[in-house]
Amino acid sequence: MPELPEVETVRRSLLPLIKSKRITAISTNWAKILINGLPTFQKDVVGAAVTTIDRRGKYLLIRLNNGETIVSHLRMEGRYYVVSDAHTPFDKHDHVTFTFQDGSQLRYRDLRKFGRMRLIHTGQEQSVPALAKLGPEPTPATFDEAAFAQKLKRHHKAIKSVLLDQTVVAGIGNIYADEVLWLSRLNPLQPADTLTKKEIHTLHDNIIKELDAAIAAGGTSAHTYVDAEGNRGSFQDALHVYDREGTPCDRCGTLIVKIKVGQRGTHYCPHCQPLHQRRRPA
DNA sequence: CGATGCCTGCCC
DNA sequence: GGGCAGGCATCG
Repeated sequence: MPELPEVETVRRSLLPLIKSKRITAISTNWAKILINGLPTFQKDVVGAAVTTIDRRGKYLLIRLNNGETIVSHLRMEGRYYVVSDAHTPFDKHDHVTFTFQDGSQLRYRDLRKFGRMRLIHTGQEQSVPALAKLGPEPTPATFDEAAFAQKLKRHHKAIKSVLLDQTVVAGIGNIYADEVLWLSRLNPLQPADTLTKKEIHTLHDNIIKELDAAIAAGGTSAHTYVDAEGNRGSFQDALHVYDREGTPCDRCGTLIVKIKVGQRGTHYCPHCQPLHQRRRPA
């Protein structure tokens, strides 16, 4: 389900539902989701209370009051929900259950079982390789345009694929990659090292603005995404190309086409987003 | 690097 | 029945 705006929306909606609650039990029916193994989780999580939830890129960092952090990645279909009564029937795709002292439960549901939770010592985030390598958050304070330009220069592959590289900038997934490229009038196949300085500036600007706008809209519910309270986002109404193959471009009316870029479905306007033949950036 | 695996459900 | 799906780790 989730790219940065959806994960951030989950963070905000989940925190008030579990903050300060003490965990009294944890169980799973699909142990692979718990990377450190169920026994470790039971030993180091049970008895602790949730203090807050942070986020880095698409990772949720559930902070506990015993110096431990649950690093949770929802991958494609993961979602959290909270029930006040442990007798509430389970869904067949519920795979991890945290029971709290007050009898409520946090349940992790994941239709494809792709999501993962890893227990780390708070402050040792760098011990998770993907977190150690993660690029900057796409905010004005953290996403440096010059550094972004330097990274693009090092990649000759399609700009679409580079945007999905979490070491370049954190949090962009398939939907927002297509959207920011449309906003920036860039062809998804344009080699990253051929973007002009002006194009990089526009792209950088659009990444920040688009993800911010998507957060404000509660994320995109293109497929099954809902937040921790079961609410859908509304940003799907603001999408210009994602999942709009065969419909007219909002700018020029040309029909949106879908291609494959690096094994990923990719949507763009062939008129607004022409591929430029260039040897070197201008 | 690009390709494959992880999973299940849905759509053609 | 095959291909595809919001993502990432792990091959070769």
